[in-house]
Amino acid sequence: MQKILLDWFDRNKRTLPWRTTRTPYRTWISEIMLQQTRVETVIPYFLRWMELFPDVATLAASDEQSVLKCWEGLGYYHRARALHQTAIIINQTMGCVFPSDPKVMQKLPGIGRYTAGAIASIAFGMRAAALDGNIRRVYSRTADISLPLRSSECEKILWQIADELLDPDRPGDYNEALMDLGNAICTSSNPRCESCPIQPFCLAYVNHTVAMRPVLAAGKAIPHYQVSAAVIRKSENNQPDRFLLAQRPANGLLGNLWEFPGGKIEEDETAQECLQREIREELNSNISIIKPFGTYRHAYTHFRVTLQAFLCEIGDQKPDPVEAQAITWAAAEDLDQFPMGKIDRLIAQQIKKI
DNA sequence: TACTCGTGGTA
DNA sequence: TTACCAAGAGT
Repeated sequence: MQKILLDWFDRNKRTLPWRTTRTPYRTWISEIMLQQTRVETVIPYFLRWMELFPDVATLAASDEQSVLKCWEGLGYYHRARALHQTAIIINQTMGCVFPSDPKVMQKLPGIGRYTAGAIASIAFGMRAAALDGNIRRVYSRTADISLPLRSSECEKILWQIADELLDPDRPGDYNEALMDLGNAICTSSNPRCESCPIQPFCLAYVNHTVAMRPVLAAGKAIPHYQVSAAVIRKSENNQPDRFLLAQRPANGLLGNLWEFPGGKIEEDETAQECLQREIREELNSNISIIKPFGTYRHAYTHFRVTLQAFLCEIGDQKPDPVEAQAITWAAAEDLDQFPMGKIDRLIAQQIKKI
């Protein structure tokens, strides 16, 4: 099976920027970017990243805000902060050389079992298994596993299979071959079993259970929150209007990114009342709501929001960053410089059109 | 173990 | 519209 799969890979592998020129650094960056993220989405981010941060030393010497700005829109922002932190660690304690031992890699921020195995096998040719979403799907079909995916039992079996079937001569190519197969042939829906090179080895194909594999655990209902945000404008004589931005806490959702302040609308509270309350709590200030600014819907991983924004003014008060790490007044033309999540970027783009 | 953490594409 | 997905890691 390994030989047939590798032959298929040699004939069908995708041409990708991180495959064209192989270095541990490029492999590392690509693997982090590709976590839970599509190849087509990653490519332009990867190319831009390599222009700005071509090596570990450059990344370590950069400030986190420029790293987050480059990452804006890619999601899971903890990954960008972990890349920056890891670059600093490698620069300060490892002679600026990326480690080849997967056990050492796993101690670095943002590198878990999958990513360590992927980098070790792909960049260093080491015999390390790498179990990602594609390979879980491929093996759950070839072995016809009826255990629910992601259960500890299933994980143990899948890692065991990945270890045992790993091609000892071409471990990196083998891992990538399984991922490309999962992407092009053994897809989540409508798999192309007729074109699959390892169909003769697939138990689920024999048993007619391909469509039932992998077995997924029942998903839970996702809540939908109503939230409100303030576009606080400051107009001063002979100066362009400026707008208040707050920097979110370092950890958690959209950590260290900038936003227009606000929060969840509670029961028996209007959007406007919510905003007055939130700004008192977060900035120790009283705002005047001028008019509605816009409504925005967005789906995060495990909840959805409908956000109502309002244009506001704050007079001569000096807002206090009680919850935020920092606040700043930014002119419309400078809003692009601050890393933001999707909704706040949409609001910022709308401000520029005023 | 179960939950948190983004965004855009697709059935 | 909704649900699910797409090269997972951290807590």
